[in-house]
Amino acid sequence: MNKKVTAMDVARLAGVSQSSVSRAFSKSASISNKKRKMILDAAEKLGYQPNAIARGLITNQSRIIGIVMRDVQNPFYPEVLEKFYSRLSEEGYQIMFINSQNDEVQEYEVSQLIEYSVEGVIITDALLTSAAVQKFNRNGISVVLFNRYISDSMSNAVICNNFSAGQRIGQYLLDTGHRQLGFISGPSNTSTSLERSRGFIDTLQKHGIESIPMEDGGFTYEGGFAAAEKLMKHHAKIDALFCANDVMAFGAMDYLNTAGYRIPEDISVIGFDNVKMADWSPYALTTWQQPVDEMIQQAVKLMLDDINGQQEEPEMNFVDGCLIERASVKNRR
Amino acid sequence: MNKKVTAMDVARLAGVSQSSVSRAFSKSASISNKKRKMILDAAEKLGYQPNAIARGLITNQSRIIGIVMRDVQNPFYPEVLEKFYSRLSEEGYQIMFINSQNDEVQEYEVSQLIEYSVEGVIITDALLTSAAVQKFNRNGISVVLFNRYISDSMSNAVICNNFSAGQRIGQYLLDTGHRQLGFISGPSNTSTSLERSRGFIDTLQKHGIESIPMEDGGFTYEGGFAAAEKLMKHHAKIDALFCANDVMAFGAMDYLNTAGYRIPEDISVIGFDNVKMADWSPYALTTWQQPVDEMIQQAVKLMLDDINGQQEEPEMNFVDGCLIERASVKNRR
DNA sequence: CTTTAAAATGTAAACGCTTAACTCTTAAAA
DNA sequence: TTTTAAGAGTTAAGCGTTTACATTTTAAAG
Repeated sequence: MNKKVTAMDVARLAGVSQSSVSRAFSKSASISNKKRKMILDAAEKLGYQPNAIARGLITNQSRIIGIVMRDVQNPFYPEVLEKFYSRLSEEGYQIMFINSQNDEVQEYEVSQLIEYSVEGVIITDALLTSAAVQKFNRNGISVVLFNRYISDSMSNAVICNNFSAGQRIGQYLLDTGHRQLGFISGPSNTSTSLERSRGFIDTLQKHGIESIPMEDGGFTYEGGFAAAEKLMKHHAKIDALFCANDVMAFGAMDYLNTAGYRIPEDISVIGFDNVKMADWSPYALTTWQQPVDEMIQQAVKLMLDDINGQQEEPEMNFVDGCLIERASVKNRR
Repeated sequence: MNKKVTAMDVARLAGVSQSSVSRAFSKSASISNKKRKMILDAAEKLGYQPNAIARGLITNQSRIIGIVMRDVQNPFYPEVLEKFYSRLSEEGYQIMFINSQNDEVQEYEVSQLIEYSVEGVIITDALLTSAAVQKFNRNGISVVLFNRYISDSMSNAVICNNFSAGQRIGQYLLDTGHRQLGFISGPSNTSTSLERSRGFIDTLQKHGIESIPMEDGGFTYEGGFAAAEKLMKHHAKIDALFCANDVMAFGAMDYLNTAGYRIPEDISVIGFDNVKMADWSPYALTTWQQPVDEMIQQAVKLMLDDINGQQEEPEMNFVDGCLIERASVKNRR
């Protein structure tokens, strides 16, 4: 382990003061071009890199954003992670990655983030207690929820309008002539699943459909598979299945196929997320596309505005998305 | 943004010196239980958390490990990320996540890691120039390559024995009566793909099979699809296809199915990675399982040993893995 | 009731940086 | 020429910790 080279070393080599070295590395400092060049050359020669830890300490700005993510194996989230990375990178932020092990982000995970003085935290598919929110707030850490919200909502959030998406999916299925609809939900403590189902049910009821068989598929492939099985065993006449996310839809489709149902001839399936695989030929899943790019754009904007104090009140932004039609839904008219 | 509460604040409230507060939070410090409790209570009341940035500065230990990952959308890697997170978390490390945008990890990505004084860097599916390795070395940063290695190899690495896996896959295909074999490779600058193909070819040649049609599928679904198409157009008699990773195998299978080939009756397909989806019914892919848990275990051990100076020479650990038989290969005997 | 060692606490010096305050040049304005 | 001001560079004060060292307290031993 070689000694770290510090600004002082560079200063000595270049024959200037250590503070000049600091200035040479600062965009907005007044320093002559000649001297800056000298210093930069010396730095180059020594392989000097400013120490972000020391800088963070004095400026009180770590330039680190925490990202909390739970179900990394759901292909929707790697995509989200990738895009957050790219946007935040552009803004000069680093990412501290937290893979939340529980539904609810744990006390110690919150503490870790705080200890490292992250400037902000993005929560994707995990739940945040209001205690946790307060803890972040007390420490001046901005929080933005991605596709989640919590009732007491003192936090920024950007959310796909799950309720209206649920409605429109219901409407679409009705319009294409389906009458026996089933729903495979995610965990009942996630606002995403809840809202999607509320919208869906809302529309169906308006059209006089009261009985809507449901099963919890826990947002996983296996869950979707099992839920479809239960559903079909008890309600053989179902002609369309709405799954609260794509992975569950894949599970459901695989169950249906192995059980001898033809998709979409016997039963239509519709998903949510428009994950890459939805386009793969064995599935060709009709699904709801969340405008991920836009959502991330907004989430980062919210985050930065909050960090830079250009924000008074927490904001909740809703975005819509649209239906992507593929081959898993049949027009029964 | 509330003022951060510091050890000094706690010290004042508890009526002790600031250094005692520090000691109260250190496992191995000599401090009376009574006083420790007092301090911890005061800290609790104020919501104090030690500042890891300041600690890092003085101890010269950030307790951050960088993870560099490129193709996050290949389901193999989220799994890897999750497991690394969990292991490193146990050891009290945080993760700084870098989503490398290019095949080769870029100069500025290296710099970022160095600026934040990460103690070590784990490189998964990205390439590291020896210049980059040197830069890390000069800064006393441990590097371990996960499933990659580079020729000048001054770095630790843990690697699935891709060569022998390739051999055994070749043997398996031969044993099951295949004679016309094709290969879909990953990018030609990845040691993983290269070794797998070398082993595969090696075995086939030993059995007198000289002509082995190949296409580069770039380790992606689309690439696998296109590669299979090209391969079949020019070599209609192929009866088995070895794909250097699972996602390409999925692409290839989807092409084959849409083109009217039956798997495995007309053509067998074999993958590599044993990603979750390989078990899904539309694919039921026979594939090579890398012992991911073991590999990560070893990688982390290498990392920690290196960080703690308990290591003289860089080590390269090879692990084997095993074939997982599903339904995509037919015994033609 | 000393004496002595050990344990607990306090004091103060770093760690590597940024930045306010100050000094010294240099050149333009008077 | 003198005055003034802007520009360039330096000095030094932190940021919130850990930790070596000094000092005080406590407990054990004589």
